Amino acid sequence: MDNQRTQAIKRHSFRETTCQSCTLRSLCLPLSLTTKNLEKLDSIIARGRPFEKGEMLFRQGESFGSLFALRSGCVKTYSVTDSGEEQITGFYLPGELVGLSGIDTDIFPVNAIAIETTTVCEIPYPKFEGLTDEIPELKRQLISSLSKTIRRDMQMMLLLSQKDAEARIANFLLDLSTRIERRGYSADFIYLAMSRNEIANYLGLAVETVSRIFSRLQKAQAINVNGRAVDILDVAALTKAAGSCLFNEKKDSREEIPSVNTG
Amino acid sequence: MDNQRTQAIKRHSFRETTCQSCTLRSLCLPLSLTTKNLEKLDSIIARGRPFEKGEMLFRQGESFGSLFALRSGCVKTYSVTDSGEEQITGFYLPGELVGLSGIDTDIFPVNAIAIETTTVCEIPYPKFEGLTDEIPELKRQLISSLSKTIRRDMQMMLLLSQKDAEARIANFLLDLSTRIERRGYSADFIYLAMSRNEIANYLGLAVETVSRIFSRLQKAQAINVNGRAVDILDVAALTKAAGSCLFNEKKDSREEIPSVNTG
DNA sequence: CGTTGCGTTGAGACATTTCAAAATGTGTGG
DNA sequence: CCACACATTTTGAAATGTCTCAACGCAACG
Repeated sequence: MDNQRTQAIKRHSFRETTCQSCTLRSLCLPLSLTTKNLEKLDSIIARGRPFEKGEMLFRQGESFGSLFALRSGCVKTYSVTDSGEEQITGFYLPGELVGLSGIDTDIFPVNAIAIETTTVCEIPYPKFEGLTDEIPELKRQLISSLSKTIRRDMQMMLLLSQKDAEARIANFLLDLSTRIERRGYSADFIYLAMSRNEIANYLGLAVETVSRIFSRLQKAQAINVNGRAVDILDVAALTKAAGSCLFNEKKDSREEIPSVNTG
Repeated sequence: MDNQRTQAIKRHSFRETTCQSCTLRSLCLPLSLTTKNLEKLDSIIARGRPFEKGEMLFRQGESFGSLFALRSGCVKTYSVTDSGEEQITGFYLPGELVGLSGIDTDIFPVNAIAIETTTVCEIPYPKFEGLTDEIPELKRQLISSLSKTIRRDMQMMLLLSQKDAEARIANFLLDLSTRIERRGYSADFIYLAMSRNEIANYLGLAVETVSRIFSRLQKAQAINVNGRAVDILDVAALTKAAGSCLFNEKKDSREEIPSVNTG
C-alpha cells in the first residue's frame, strides 16, 4: 500500500517541472519574480529523483552547498548533541525552504531527512547568491524567508517556555492546518507525516503525554484522531486550548475577545 | 551611583563615532567591508542620544523602519500576547543587531527596550537594503546575521524543550560569558543587566526556580553570586551542568569527551 | 523609618515524566 | 491469507521537578 503511493508519486514527471509551471510558485521563492527572472532562477535549480522515506537531504556537519525547496512530501530537520540526544528543530511542508540555518557557517548545523517520499528543488547556494545580486527581488525574498523563520522560531520559544502540553499540541495542529490550507487543501484534515515520538521530541514532551493529550482533545470533541489521521472538529475549541499565542495566524475572528486584563 | 554611571556613559561622544573607528567593528556589520564601503554604510547610520533604562527602541506592531546595532548597554526584546502575557525573546549585547525579525512583515513583531543605558547605531532599512544591492559583502553579512539568529534560536528551542532548570541557567550564563568574552572582556565575570524575573521569563521558569538554581550552583562552587554580579568559578562544572548542547561554543577542550553511545 | 521593589527560602500542589504493561498496527515469511 | 515478530501507540500508577503560595530579608528611597 505504501508502495502504491510511492509509485504514484514517482510517476510524477518531477524532472520536467519548472518554476513557471509549479503549483507552489506563489508560496515559494518565485513569488513576485518577473518571467525573465523566473527563468534565471529556474535555470540553476536541480531536480533529482525523489527522496524515499528515511533518505537524508543533508547531514549535520556537512558543508553547506544548497537550499532545498520542498515540492511534495515532508522533511524533518534535527540535530544531535555530543551525547547523542536528538532534537527535532522543524518539520517542512511543500513550498517551504530547508537549509537556511546553514548559510552563514558553510556547514549544515542540522540533519534533514525525508519522513515520507519527498521531491525537492535543489538550489545551489553559490549560484543562488549570485542571482540575488542580479535580482534584488530575489534577495528580498530570501531575506524575507529568513526573517519569517526567525519569527516562527520566536513563537516556538514562546510555546516551549510558557505553554503547557495541551496548548503545545493545539498550536502544533493549528499550525499544520494553516500551512496545509495555504496550499489550497482543506484545513480540517491533517495527515501527520511524523510519528508521535517525533511530535513529542519536537514539542519537548514525552511520547505518552502527546498520546494522552490527543485522547483528551478527542474526548473534548475538538479533534478526531485515527492513528496519523486527524480531523479538526472544533477550531474554536482548539484555538482556545492553544492559548493566546502571539501572531495566531489561525484566528477565528467571529467574535472579538476583549482583552480582559485584571490590573 | 547609577547616576554617576549614566553620566559617564553620556559623556561619551556617541555622536562622533564612525564605523571606521568603532571598537565593535569586527563583531558588527562592518566586518570585512572595504574602507570605501564602510564609508557608505557609515553615511546612512544615525546615532542619537543614548536610550535610558526603560526607553523603547521600537514597539510591537510599529512599522519596521530600522535595524539597530548596539554600541553599549543592553536591550531586551519581548512580545505581548493578546491576553497580556509577556515573553522575552532575547537579550542583546554590544555588537549585536536588534530588529531582524521585522524585516519581512514591515511590522516589528516584538518590543525592544533598553534595560540599561544603551547607545545604538540606527540603520534605516530601506537605505540599508539599497546598499546591499551595491555591496554584496554587506548583503552576505546581513544574511549571515539572520542565519546566525536562526541557529541561536534553534539552540534555545533545544534548551527549552529538553533541558531542566539547572541546565537552562548554566547555558544562559555560559552563553553570556561567551558573548562578553567576544568583546574582549573577561569571560569569568558577568554583570547581569536583567532581573531574575526577566531571566525566568526568558528561560521559561519561575523566578523562584531561578533563584534556587543560582543558590545551588553557588553551593556547588560553580559560580559566585552577589545580586547581579556573577563570577564563574568553575567553567567545567558549569559546562557539565549545561549538558551537552549542540554547538557548545564554550567548550573547554582540555579533554576529549569520547562519545559513548550505548547501542 | 516606613514603603517599595527585588531576591531568597520553605512547604504543599500540580503537571508532566518515568516505569510498566496492554493494545494496536505493520512488516515478513511461510 | 495467516502467523508471528516487532514497532508504535495507548493507558495506568507512581515518582519527580517545577510552580504556586506565602513569608522573610535586604537595599534603595522619599
